[in-house]
Amino acid sequence: MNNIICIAGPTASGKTALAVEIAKEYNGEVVSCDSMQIYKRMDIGTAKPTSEEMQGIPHHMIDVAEPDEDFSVSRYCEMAAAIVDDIVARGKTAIIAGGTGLYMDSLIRGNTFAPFPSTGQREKLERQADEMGMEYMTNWLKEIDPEAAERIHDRKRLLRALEVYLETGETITEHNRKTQLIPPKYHPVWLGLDFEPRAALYERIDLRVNIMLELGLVEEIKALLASGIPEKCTAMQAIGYKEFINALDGRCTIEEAAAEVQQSSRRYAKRQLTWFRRNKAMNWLTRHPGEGSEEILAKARRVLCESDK
RNA sequence: GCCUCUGUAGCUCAGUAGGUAGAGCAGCGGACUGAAAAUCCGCGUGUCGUUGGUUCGAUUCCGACCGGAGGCA
Repeated sequence: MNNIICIAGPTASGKTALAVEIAKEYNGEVVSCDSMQIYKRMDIGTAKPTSEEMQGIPHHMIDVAEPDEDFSVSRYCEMAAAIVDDIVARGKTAIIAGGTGLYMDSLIRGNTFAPFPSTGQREKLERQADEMGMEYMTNWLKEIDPEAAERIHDRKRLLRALEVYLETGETITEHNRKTQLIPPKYHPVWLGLDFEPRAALYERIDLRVNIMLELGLVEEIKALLASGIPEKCTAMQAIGYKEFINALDGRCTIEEAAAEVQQSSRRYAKRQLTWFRRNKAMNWLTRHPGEGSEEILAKARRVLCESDK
């Protein structure tokens, strides 16, 4: 039996429940792979598993950062890899479950990230960007790394690309290409959850947003803001948070915000599916409207059993 | 019952002075390496209500029928 299992899938596909069931059977612990469940006190909107849902199975990488803290893939990988290694060392199965494709891929590949030195380069670049404007910075990147300039469109990543080059003499594109040639750190069994037809998943998403409202998502957000969490920090950009903040600020009604949350969640699910579809090693557990969790679990067992051979 | 308006993409609608059609939203596909629930790129997906007629050719013009909205009774 492979001691690492990855459960990937779009939002509202049932990853949490499947992870717990698999963990119960294979002496496992769950390592969450979710860029928002990382944050404390963001429970309802991120659909964090409750303690009942966890059924006594240890869950890691949940509530490891404050909502106004800076977090990153790099930090995720560092923490999560140590946990995975520890679970395996204790003779248990690590079940990496979540929907953040970048985090999951980086963790499995054991990606090394270009250095992030504190030489003041970042500050210098920020200042230059303010003075010269973003067009100037884009043209600069175009000269040293046209490929990156082509695909990077936001300030933060553009400055990051320049920083990597100035610090290491290697462009971000070269660095990425090199890390892709390194063999992956782990060799998990991949389980991918999907719904057929897509509309069945979208129905679940719409329903889930309504349930979040009933559970008190708006109150959760009010409490976060009241405790001093700034509206524009990264964690508050999460789907389900930024939209209701708009409503609380009077820019739209709660109903309009809820519809927008459903909309963005559907788009997000599509982006997640695109990401995971690209992982050729993945075994898809497609769920049809009539199928329940028992059938999915049975399929997952079959895949895990075959991977033994 | 009569009169008027209306029927085009999943939705709201444009359009073709007759040569099988295009916008917004929705949707679909893709990219992604220290914010990734972020950020960005690409793509019209169509029995033009049905059925006859005129025509080389009809979504477009004419008739009938069907559906919808309003008005008069």
